Formats: sequence, C-alpha cells, structure tokens
Amino acid sequence: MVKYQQIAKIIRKRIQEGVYPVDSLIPDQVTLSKEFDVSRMTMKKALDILAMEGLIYRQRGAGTFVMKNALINQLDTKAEEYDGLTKQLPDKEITSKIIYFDIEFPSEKVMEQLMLKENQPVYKLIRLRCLEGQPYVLEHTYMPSDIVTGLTEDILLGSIYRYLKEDLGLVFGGAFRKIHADKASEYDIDYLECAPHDPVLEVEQVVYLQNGKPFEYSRSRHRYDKRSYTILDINKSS
Amino acid sequence: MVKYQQIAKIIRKRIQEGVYPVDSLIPDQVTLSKEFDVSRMTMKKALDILAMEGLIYRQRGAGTFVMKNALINQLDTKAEEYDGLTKQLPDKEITSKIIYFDIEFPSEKVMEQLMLKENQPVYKLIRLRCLEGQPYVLEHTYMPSDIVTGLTEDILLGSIYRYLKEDLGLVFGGAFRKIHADKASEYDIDYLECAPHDPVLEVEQVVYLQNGKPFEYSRSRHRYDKRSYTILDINKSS
DNA sequence: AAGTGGTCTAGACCACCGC
DNA sequence: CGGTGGTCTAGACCACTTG
Repeated sequence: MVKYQQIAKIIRKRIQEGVYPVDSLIPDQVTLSKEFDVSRMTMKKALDILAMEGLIYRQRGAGTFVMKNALINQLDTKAEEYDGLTKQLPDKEITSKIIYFDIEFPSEKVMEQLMLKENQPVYKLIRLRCLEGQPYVLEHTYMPSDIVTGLTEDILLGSIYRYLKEDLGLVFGGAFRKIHADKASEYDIDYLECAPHDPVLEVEQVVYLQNGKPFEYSRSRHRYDKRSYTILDINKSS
Repeated sequence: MVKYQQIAKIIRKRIQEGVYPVDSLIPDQVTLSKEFDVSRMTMKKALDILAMEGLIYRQRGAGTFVMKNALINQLDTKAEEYDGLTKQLPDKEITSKIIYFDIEFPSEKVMEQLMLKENQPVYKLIRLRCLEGQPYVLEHTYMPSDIVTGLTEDILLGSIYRYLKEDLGLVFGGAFRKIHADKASEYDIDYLECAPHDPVLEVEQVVYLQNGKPFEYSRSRHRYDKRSYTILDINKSS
C-alpha cells in the first residue's frame, strides 16, 4: 500500500474513533503533511480519498471539516456489487439451485447487450439463490463462451465470480445497471415462492471487463420483501 | 476552468469523434504532456477524469486504452440525481399538483433520518408530478423548517431544487438512496392511476448539504411501467 | 532493456475566507 | 492581510509489461 492510502487509513480511523469529532475542523494540510512527513500534494491525495468516501469536505480559505453524517456512512460495507452474492453476504449461508444450464446462439437482445455476432455462442443459465434456505433471487444470466470458458455445473453451484476472477484471471471494470419493479411471472411464483400479485424487484445488468468488453448480461429478480438496493452518491462537482 | 479539465474535455471529444478509436492505444502521457505543454502530473490528472467516467483504462507498463464501451456510456446524460426532475428532463413538460402541504413536528422515523429533535418542525408535503400530463411519480417529502425556509405553494408548483440552490444558496453534498419494489397503496392507485395489483418502484432518499446536514427525506413512488433507475459503476480498485 | 503508468517531492502561484 | 485549500511544475524513482 502506498503512502497516501496509509495516511488516509489513519485519518479515517481518527474520524471513526472521534479524535477528529463530527462537524469539527481538522488540522490544515501543511500541519498534517509535517506530521506524516510527506509533501503537501501527497497529503492532499490522502484527503481526496476521504472526501470521495463522504467523510470530510473542504472549503477553500476555510479548512477541512468532518462531515455531520460521517459515522452513518460507515455502516454501509463498501462491497463492490459485482463481487457477487457470495462475497456480499459472507456470513450467510448461500445455496444455489441450477434450473437451466445450456449453451446456445444469442438472441437479438443478448447479442446487442454483449456486443456479439450471431455465430458466437453464449452460456444461458438460470439459478435460484437461497439465503439460509429461503428463496432470495432468481438469476437469468448470459455469458459469452469465448470469454467465460469451461463453465461446469460444479462452478454454478458455488460462486461464478470467484471462478472468473481467481481461475480465469479476469479483471472487472464496472457495470451498468437498470433497476425496475415488475409483476411476478409464473416463473417467479414457482421458484421465489411469492404470491401471484406480489411485485418483484429486477436488477438488469451488463458487467464489463477492464477493457470494456461485456462478459455478463443478467436479470436478477428479487422478492420485494427480501431485498432493497442502496446507493451512496457524493457530489464531486463542488 | 482549470488546465486538467480543459485537456480532459479535448481528449473526451477526440474519443467521441473517433480520433482515438474504440479499443485503441492513445498516445502516452509524456507525448501528450508535450502536446498540451503541461507537466506529466497535470496530464495524468486529466486522464484520471476520463478513467472515472469509464472512457479509458490504463495498464501500468502497457499504456492507455479507449474502452470498448466508451461510446455507449455517452448516451447516459450525467444528470446528478439530486438536481430534481425539472433538470433531469428539461425537454419534457412537467407539472406538479400539491396534494398536501403543512408544517408539523417530526415523527420518530423523520427525526432519525433528518437528525432532528422532536421540537424542530418540518415541512411535510405530498406532490404528484406529471410528465406530459400523465401521472409519473408521487413524492412524499419532509424538510426541516430551519434549513429550508420560506417554502410556499408557488415554489412547490415549480422546482423546489431550483429554489434551494439559487434562492437559498444551499450547496448539495450527496444523497443516500434505497430502492425497492412495493405493492400499490390506495394512495398510489388514486393518484398514479395504476391498477390495484400493479407494483410500484419506490426510491427512498436522504439528501445532504455539503457539511453533511440532511435537508430532505423523501419517498418517491413511481409507476412500474414508467420509470427505471439506472446506475453506472466504475471499478476504482484496480 | 526500453517504455509505460503510478507515486512522490519541494516549491510556487492562485482563489477564497475570515479577521 | 494571513491562512486555507486547489493547481501546476520539473524532475525523480518505482512497478510493471512487452519485445
């Protein structure tokens, strides 16, 4: 870990422990850079991290302050969402049931989302993920077979993302998501065990590699009473 | 606008216009810093912006590349969500109907979300926003009366956010959102004109000032067929 | 080994706030 | 006016990829 990350870690701890109380002024950049024996640019870079996390804010001419809601935001674990369920809920028992698993040529929609030609086959899979034995989410997933190679039922029963990262060495770049509400389909009623008129929360996403190539298109349908989606936005423009 | 922002703007344009084609290597930092006659640090800062936007990615030792999906992401206007509906959909006709408007003492839930004491009154308002005359979203909003002062029905009929920013001079810091699906309530059926068993997409949010003080707690209920919520995630850790 | 991006420095100037 | 944070420089070293 480089200097500015180490320093950010120390300051973050001071905020969490109340050494720098909520809503207070913290020492200026010159003082801090002397304390940590670094240049002011490096010191600023450390503070930039904390500003991105929403822990501090700065006013030219005035100083650097601890955010009023600094402690609240701590509660949200910074799980990158494309780490997959297994990593997002590490303390829970997650099981998977394979409902469909095959390789086929892509539909129009899938071709477009995954930037494929019609002759490039994709894995199509449907999994029911259960949390502590209870139905949690029904995933409809498409992955191009030239990027995601060697998929087996064994892998599907565990964490696909662990396989992609550790065994295939893929580097994730980001994801584009669309969230909407929908009526429960016959499929949802069957597998999620929800009532006929229950709403469903659907997360439709395309996940990309670092070079921007899409490797997953999926629609995850959640029971409306089991899951909500949280987002923390920080205003960078000011 | 400072140097690194100007340079970022130029490079962004080159990517959009295909001067730097998708998936290609762009000139290295030393070459670019000579072209723009700036130091390498400044050049890197310009590229940092484009990396945050998901237009480029960099590999130590290899070079800087244009993302495969660079052009796709351009389609999403970078509307900060707390700019309000009026600014998000500037080309559409948006009208508001005031269903409820009063000032009262906060409930337990509102006190907690807005960090208030029980003796600090809040504005409570319910607005139906219509898009091109059609019901679009039903907003239940609470705002502390000591921050958001001088609210009138006239303001509610237009853009509250414009009033807060321009007239009160408030500086927004960010927002915390929770998105879930729900069953339509009697209220939703009445005002959104949806069917009894239609699902509803609810966005529950707390919006903060720059100093971390919350100034809005709201629940916005959308017709499931009219609105979805989109998110672009960029992986910063790599 | 050469070339790339990432970090770090010491110092400078500027814009802004509050006294 | 002094002190704050934001920007920018010219140069250095390092980590990494590629030929």
